[in-house]
Amino acid sequence: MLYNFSCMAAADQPVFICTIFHVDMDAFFVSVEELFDPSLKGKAVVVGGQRHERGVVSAASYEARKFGVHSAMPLRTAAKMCPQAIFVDGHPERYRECSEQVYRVLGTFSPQIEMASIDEAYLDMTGTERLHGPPLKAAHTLHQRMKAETRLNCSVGIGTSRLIAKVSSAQAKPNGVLWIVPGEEAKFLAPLDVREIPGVGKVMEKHLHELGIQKVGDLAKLDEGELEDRFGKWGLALAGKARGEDAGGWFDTEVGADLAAKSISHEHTYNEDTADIAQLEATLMRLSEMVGRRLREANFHARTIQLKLRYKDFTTITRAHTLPNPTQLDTEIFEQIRSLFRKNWQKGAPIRLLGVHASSFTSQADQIDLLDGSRQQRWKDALAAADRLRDKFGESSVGLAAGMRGSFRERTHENPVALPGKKKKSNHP
DNA sequence: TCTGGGGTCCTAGGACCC
DNA sequence: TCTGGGGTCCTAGGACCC
Repeated sequence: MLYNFSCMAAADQPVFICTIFHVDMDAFFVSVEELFDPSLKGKAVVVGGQRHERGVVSAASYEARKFGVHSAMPLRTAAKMCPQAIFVDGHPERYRECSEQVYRVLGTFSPQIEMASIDEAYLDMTGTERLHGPPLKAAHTLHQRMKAETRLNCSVGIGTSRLIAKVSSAQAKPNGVLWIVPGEEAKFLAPLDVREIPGVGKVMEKHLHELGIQKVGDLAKLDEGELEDRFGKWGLALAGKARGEDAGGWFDTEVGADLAAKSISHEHTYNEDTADIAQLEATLMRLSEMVGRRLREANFHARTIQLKLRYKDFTTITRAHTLPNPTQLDTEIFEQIRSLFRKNWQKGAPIRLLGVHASSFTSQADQIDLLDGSRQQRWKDALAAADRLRDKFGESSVGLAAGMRGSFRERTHENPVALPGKKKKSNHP
């Protein structure tokens, strides 16, 4: 076997080569369901709901895939394509639990792990050779230990970048290991469809096809400048990806860097469209409570509250409002959501989906800073206002002390200090 | 085919400020 | 009375991922 870890770049600069693993569980949801009901093994199984329900396939067994069933396909379509399939409801708690087991196994191989989703992870294995041996050996050990500890199959892709690791794990499926030797990246990618590049979806694929680009190799031949002109920042990143580089965006970040949540949301699709305002507002209340609970669990306060509304014909709008003070209270979230809803719902039009979304987070610690910040901002604003008045009307027109007193009074009026024990007694003599 | 639910990131335009 | 350039914040929508 050829190991090629001491490449030299031009000007004799040593190049440090990363070894990244991408570990992807095979048909994860289906495999977990099989652990709970072994009779499902070897059969066409669809996870995500019952055959007549509104909804899509979350995961399909390899047997079901033979009939063309794949994830994100409407359940009713899957039922037509594969009538003999067994339809199973999803169990998110089971998947979370198994995902934690997977994480624990991975933790014995590298301290730098990043769960990219519930069923896949990146490991930075750079410099672990003394402990785990060369990449292929480490991967096989990992593969075996994963099976032994979780009874689940996974596939492992190994490469010098996250991108290469990710693409190679997909090629290794099912239940395989694939190592792309350093230096062979472009050769590996060239024959693959452009769609295999993470980030290239339906739309981008169509654009590229219109340019006569089918394979990653075609893409790599294209001029970088041309791609940038046509697709902007994304085009430039794409040129790098065609060479196997983690160009731009999330791929360019260190494995295991702390990824704090940026938003929390819940939504609900009705089994039948409804225009019943009582039902709609009850749903919004429930969704607001779910979002509020998760904010409190994570100790986040959100400033931006967003409503999502989908009509019968699938037209979807979002309407957001940003609060002056962040919140994690159900009542405040619901108040905003209800007002957005009443302002934007075309009365009487049947609704298919409602959603509540919270973002622009500040943590508890930031809260204190924010208060300080807003106090500072008041000073700044007052001073800036005074300056503008002076510019306009001359030096003697503004007294600084008066401005600050006004601002102070306003503040204390807005947020009166509650004295413990006094308020209730005075209300109930 | 008749389209879930949870996310991330990017773009573009308008408001507002300096 | 025709008009800048940059920065930041906010909103809306869309592509993409699992």
